[in-house]
Amino acid sequence: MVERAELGSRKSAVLHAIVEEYVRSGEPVGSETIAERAGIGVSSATIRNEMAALEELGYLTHPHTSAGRIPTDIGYRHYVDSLPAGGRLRDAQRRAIASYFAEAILDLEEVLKGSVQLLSRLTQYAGLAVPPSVADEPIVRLELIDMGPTMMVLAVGQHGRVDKRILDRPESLDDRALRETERRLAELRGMTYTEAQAKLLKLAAEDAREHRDLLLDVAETLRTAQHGESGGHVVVGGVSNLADEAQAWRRETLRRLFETLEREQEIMHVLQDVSAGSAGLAVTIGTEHPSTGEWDASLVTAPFRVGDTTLGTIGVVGPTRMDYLSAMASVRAVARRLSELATELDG
Amino acid sequence: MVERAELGSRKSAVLHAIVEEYVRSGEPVGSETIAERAGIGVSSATIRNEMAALEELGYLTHPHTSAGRIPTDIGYRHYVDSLPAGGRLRDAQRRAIASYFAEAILDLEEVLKGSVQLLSRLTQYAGLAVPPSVADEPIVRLELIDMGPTMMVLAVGQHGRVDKRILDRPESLDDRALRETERRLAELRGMTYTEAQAKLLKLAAEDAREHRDLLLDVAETLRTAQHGESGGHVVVGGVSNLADEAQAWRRETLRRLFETLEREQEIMHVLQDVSAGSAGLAVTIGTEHPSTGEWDASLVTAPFRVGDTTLGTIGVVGPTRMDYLSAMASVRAVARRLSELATELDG
DNA sequence: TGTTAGCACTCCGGCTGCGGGAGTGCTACG
DNA sequence: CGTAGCACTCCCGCAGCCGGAGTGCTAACA
Repeated sequence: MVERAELGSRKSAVLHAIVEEYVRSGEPVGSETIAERAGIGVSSATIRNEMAALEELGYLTHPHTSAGRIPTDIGYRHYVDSLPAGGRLRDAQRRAIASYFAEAILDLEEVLKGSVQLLSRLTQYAGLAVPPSVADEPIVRLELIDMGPTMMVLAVGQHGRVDKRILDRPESLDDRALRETERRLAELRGMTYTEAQAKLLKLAAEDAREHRDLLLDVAETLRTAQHGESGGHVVVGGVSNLADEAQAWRRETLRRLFETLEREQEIMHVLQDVSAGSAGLAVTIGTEHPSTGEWDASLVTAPFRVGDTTLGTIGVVGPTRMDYLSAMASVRAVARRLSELATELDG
Repeated sequence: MVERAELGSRKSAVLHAIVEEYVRSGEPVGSETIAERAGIGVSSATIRNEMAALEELGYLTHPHTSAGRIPTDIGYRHYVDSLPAGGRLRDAQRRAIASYFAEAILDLEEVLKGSVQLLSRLTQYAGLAVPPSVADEPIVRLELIDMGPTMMVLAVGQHGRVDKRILDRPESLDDRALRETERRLAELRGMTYTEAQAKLLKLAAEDAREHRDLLLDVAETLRTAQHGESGGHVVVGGVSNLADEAQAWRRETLRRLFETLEREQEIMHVLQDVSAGSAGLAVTIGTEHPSTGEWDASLVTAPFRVGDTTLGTIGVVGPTRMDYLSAMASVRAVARRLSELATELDG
């Protein structure tokens, strides 16, 4: 990372004006346009000097000699970093959020699906969310269900998570043994997924009998539940927004983006990656992250939490030429509401 | 629908050749190209006459006077209808299918997800599936789970379907009443979802006590489980294929297509609609269906079944300029394997 | 020293005109 | 009925040209 000196306040103002104008119009912006904007009060010639300097510093580029300027990723970065903390929502947006959270929905998974939809409608980008991990959640039910030739392992978490897995039922496992095993599993209630998994592995190791494999299978069910491998469990919504004509993505780039959005594991890691650094709102712009760089995309994410523990992450993906101000305000507002709701459900 | 006379066998051959060539190249095909193809043995001038006739009959169009011909939806329809029943899979495809179904997966929902992925890889289009309705499936578990201030209704079906719903726990419902209600629910085991739902409504009607709402809520859970409203439950995969550069969709059309693919209810109805008419493989081309017409798309679907009862539908969506032969072969093969697997799991 | 007016210069994008080529439809002939 | 031949149509790519938007530089000014 190159060390960059603080920009003068006029340079900063020019950069802001360019970013905003470019985000609005989608076209390279010229010095004249900026000079005419109220608030800078300086001629286009001066703006041209500033622009040349900003380009020298890496904040702007040209598509060609006689075109206007467009922001680089670094330009967007500076713009975002120097944004006032409290971006404002439009009234309609505020109302949409309020009315969504006014409905009493008790299931956090459902709420997340809805929130992602909501965000995608608010921002016109695609919404994403990583749901809470169940690792530290107490188990309230752990059952083996007889299903004829097969059987189901069913785990229910304190906060409403349900996981299942279907297994072959070994011939050696008669009804008595099934009930016996189920009784042993019932003893694990109240433990967290992690604890229960460890306990099962221990039991299986001690247990030379034939139920060993069964215990291992149950442990495996708990493991995948924690890592979200069974079904991925990243929530994605509003991807059709990304195919909008206004978004100037190349076809191939768009394809790759969709491809990644289908690989839930990957998306999950990206989201965890980008939100790891910061405690609140995190913005990742284009090439700043290897994955998002591949598709010219930016991410705006925020964690939702109960007290000090982070439950998950919610946010949007869009083009680098994104309306960051509005996206940040929307994501922040939704994340806050989610935190409130989660706190309430928890209590 | 205009009544169309049987095409002569040469006209039909010409139409076939044009469809296949156009699907391959994506460009309007000229009389010369067809004449050079082995199998017709007639000069380009003759082909031109045939083409003019086919255009007159509505099977072909021109983009402009001096361009080659492209098939209309009606042209594709005739092509598809006169295709030999057994399209052949390439060896690699056959192997991919075999190896997928060789893995022992016991959960039909998981299998469907995988099958849809498989189909999308085989065909390079997007895969779709409607899972079995749970309406006539016996319930093996129906539980109320205490979750502190809330509680969960949990229903498990004979074939592995799990549904849940989280409810507010009324203050009036103490632990004793909860267990009492749970005992009553346990009596519904063995009934199908439909039966259990009806029974619950009846119980609620007779029951003047305060648990009435609770019973209604449980009934509602069973209802949405049947109609797939909770989560939609259409399985979609490989949508990134649709954004491939080779597919000549306009941006706006693509957007609408993605939009529909996100509305699971709608997709489900479309699929049920198109597969309703036929007992086996069904092909819907472009404007033949109001929905698919909106996005220039074609659907190839097939039911999977156990014995005589249809469980669900699986298929692909792609552009009208689709490789129908290969898509049909893939869908047919996967549907057959699914039926076999379902029969096995059932037995 | 910073700002500004002026100006030459660059380069894109749209318009025009011009073949070349692909493909058609028609006609006349075997 | 099929085919060879041919005139005709229309797209598409290319070259050249112009107008305009926007730049960078210079010189003058506060």
